[in-house]
Amino acid sequence: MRVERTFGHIPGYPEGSCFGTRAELSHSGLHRPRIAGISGRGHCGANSVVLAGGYEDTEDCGDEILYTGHGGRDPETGCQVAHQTLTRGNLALACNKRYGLPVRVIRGAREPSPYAPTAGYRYDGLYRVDAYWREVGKAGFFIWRFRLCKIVELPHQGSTTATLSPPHKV
DNA sequence: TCCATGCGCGGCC
DNA sequence: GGCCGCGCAGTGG
Repeated sequence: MRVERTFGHIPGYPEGSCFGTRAELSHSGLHRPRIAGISGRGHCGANSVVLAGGYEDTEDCGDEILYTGHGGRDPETGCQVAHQTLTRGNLALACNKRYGLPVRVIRGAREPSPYAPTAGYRYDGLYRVDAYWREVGKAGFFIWRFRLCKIVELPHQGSTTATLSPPHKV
């Protein structure tokens, strides 16, 4: 299947759109992977990410998110048992920063955050990867951390200072 | 090929 | 009835 690298909003699914399960979320096109939290591959950039409480080091401050990269977890316990590497989805997010690509953010009810929905999953708009770095996580292993900042889109107050260009087709 | 931030069912409180 | 924990399925990057 030919997969277009669609960054930015998905027509028909505005910010605030809610979904019951990952399958529905996948069908919408907002976030195709049915399990993985990062949608994207290495050098192509990441289309979207999901916050669902999977990684303890993630911090959600609403318009700013410290998102944890994937990898290094024990598949059974979900605990960090190894260092994360800058590959796969982590590398994709790094490319978002490098090329200024927006990433869709979806919050799930499992995320321990006041900004998380009470049930299911909710599309919370576009963020940009402001920075990323490696640090030691709570479990004592290196993790990759990405600072996501919400892209504020002015409704239609003329073409005033839109600090971040709304992502059209790339 | 391998990896990934689910989901449902059953048991216990 | 609701919460929690275990076990398994299965698609896309």
